[in-house]
Amino acid sequence: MHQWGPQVKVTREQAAANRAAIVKAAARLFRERGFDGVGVAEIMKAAGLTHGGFYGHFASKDALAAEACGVAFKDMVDRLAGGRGLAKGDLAQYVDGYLSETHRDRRDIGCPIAAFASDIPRQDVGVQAEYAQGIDHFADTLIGRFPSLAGNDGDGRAPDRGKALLMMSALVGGLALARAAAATDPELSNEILSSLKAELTRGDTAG
Amino acid sequence: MHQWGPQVKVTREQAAANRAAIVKAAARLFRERGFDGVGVAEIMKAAGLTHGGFYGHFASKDALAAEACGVAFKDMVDRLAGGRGLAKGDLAQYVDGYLSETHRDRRDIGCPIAAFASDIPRQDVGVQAEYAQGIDHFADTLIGRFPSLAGNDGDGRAPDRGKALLMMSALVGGLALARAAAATDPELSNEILSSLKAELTRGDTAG
DNA sequence: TGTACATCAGTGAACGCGCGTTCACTGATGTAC
DNA sequence: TGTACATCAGTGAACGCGCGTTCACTGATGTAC
Repeated sequence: MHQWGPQVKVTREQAAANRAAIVKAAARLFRERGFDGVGVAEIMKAAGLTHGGFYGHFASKDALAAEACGVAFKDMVDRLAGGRGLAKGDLAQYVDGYLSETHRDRRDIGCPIAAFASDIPRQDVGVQAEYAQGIDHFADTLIGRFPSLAGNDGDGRAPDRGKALLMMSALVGGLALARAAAATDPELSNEILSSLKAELTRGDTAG
Repeated sequence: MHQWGPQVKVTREQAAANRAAIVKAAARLFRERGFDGVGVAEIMKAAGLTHGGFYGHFASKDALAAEACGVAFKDMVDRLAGGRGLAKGDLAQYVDGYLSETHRDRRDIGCPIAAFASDIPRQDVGVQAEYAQGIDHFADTLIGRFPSLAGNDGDGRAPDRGKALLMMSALVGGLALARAAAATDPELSNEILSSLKAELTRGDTAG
């Protein structure tokens, strides 16, 4: 691979891989620093490319943001549904992981719901749509994975997702607050994580 | 007040009022569109001034952001502690208001915790400090206002704020999610608000 | 399989724009006498 | 109370910078024969 000039054409296969690398890098960087906190050039560099080629793959930065949002959600839901290292039905174990200091400190590979929450209303409509679909799907995945979150569905009414939506809101809100306080008040940040874990796993510690 | 030339000097009193107007406008605009979504010039214009005078009042945009954050928190806590139109101890009524469609649709005058949550870790440290102090104080205010949120403090350990922190996390997370879904999936947005209200007021409807 | 050529993924300079910030200037305010 | 002058809040042009986006160009890929 000792080429003296710049490599200006790659195989279609490589081009597809490059595109995927851009989305992957964006999913990571956007979660870490926000949609407005990372530029197209930096994303392309993280994917091993130069910024000029960006618009051969995406119509706009917003279009990439929507795709990256979708990929971040897919990662999270796959991890939950696949249940890597997670005993099925063990909600307490999931809560402990979600509200862990590790998850708090690694926004770049963490939950996109918490990473983007308050940004979404000001983002492009494509990003908003991806996000709304993501949280809708996440709620159902939680219910599928943890039957104790399923609501009463006996009388023909629409399934009650109340418990799942409360769990999602508390997890997302708690993680976001713990992250917000982490730098200037780490004790408060840890208190939020610990207290929420205790409150949310009360009576759910059995597998 | 028919002046033909520009008014370039005002009384000290007026200057102080101008400063307060800048902070107030910033508190509103930042909540509506985020710290990075509003420029100094627009804030100054909203306060009835031109952008050049900004640095006579503040060291930087970040310094204003920290002050505006503090003011937004003060507004919210004063409203809660003062209890305008809120029966003392009626947590259900507070939850209904917090998770109302009105609060969802008016970010500019609403809760700064939900408005800024996921932005905070990427903001200036001054903003982070103001925010952390704000949520700490808000938790205590909730407990003071709604005794049912006070944890067991009998055995000399630090007061348990678990219930208050869970309530705060669920409210903030739920409102942020309802706002995120509002534009592209209004049914989901309403489901989040309704379900959370039902879950969070279960057994707390008595005054 | 080999050759000639069209395609097109990627490069890097350049564009226009908005932003935070600076600065020379203005003239009413506020003070010294 | 009246006058002379220093102060300083506010103005508006200008700065430098980074951003999203465009574009002429390159040369290996992939195809037609």
